Amino acid sequence: MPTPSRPDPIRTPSQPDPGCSRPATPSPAEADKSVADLAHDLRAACMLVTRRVRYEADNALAPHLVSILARLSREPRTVGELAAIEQVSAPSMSRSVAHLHELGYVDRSADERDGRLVRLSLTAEGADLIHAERLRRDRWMISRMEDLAPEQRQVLREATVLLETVLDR
Amino acid sequence: MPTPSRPDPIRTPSQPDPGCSRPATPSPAEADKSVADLAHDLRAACMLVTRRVRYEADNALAPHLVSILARLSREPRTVGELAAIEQVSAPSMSRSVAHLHELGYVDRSADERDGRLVRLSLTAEGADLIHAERLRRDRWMISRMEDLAPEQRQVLREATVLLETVLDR
DNA sequence: TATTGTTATACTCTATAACTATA
DNA sequence: TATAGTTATAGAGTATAACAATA
Repeated sequence: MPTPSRPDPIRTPSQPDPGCSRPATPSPAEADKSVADLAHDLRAACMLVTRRVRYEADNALAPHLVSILARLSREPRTVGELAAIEQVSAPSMSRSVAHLHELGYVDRSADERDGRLVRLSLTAEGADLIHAERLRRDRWMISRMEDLAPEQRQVLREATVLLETVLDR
Repeated sequence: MPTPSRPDPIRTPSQPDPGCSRPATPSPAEADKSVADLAHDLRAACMLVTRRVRYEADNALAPHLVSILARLSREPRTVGELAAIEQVSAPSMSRSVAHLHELGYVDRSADERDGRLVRLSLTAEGADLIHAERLRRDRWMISRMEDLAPEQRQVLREATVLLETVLDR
């Protein structure tokens, strides 16, 4: 896979829309004023975290291929299952999986009961790659968390639990 | 632009890796135990928020085109500036911008001083589209925030401020 | 006959290289 | 001669349609 050389990104100093910035410590009176503002700011912050983490990418493997390996690291799947989960067509997933198999990251085996199904799982190399990828993604965030005071980290810990709860709905 | 019909996504019930789930209210003693765990969980939660928001997409316009319009809504730009910001090549950006111009979302005008530069800005239609897109993205998050108690929203408010601070570094 | 997966073909987005216009 | 942008061409990923193998 030829690694595309891209121009240096311009890190524009995230400019919040006028009227979107919140005071650091809102008074109790206005605390519940606008759920919409909270939703907007939190969503924007989360999407920015995602973008920043992706900026740090090595691009050793294309994002959609990494996503497939990450999925298989949780549980072996069939081609059709992966296609539905990753929201691509079966032919596309078939191609991607064939590529990952050629690269030695994915094992293929026929289902014992239903010969049409192709059971997919990670090879040791595939598992190693995903492990390294997770460490890399975490590294950026860890350095940011280390900049904060313990009390601030505690706030983020509680917020993370809340987010996970809300996302599990 | 032919809207691709995709298979229904399988909403896998987000399975955190073993050993990655945190108690809802960690004791003060273990609160600062592992910055790495916090970093991992918070990053994962943010990326999941991003993915869920994108799931809700209408896909009226491709993501990279929406991104360009969003950028122009903050400030008019040249083709070269947009290419650097969005991390694509100049030819790619040239094509995308030409497409947005044909669709009536972007105005083109030559720079008065330097005839090589093409000044790009949103048309009224482009501004409307971006405004609607922001509302759509927020809608999902707003409904999630409404599920929470006021105190929980306050935690997320403080967390958002912390995230914004950390991201501005 | 229905379902799983692959192959055939076309379209989109991206890239690098070559070109035009302006400085 | 250098820079901003466009056009030419090719590669990668995705889609739908047609096909093969299995149930």
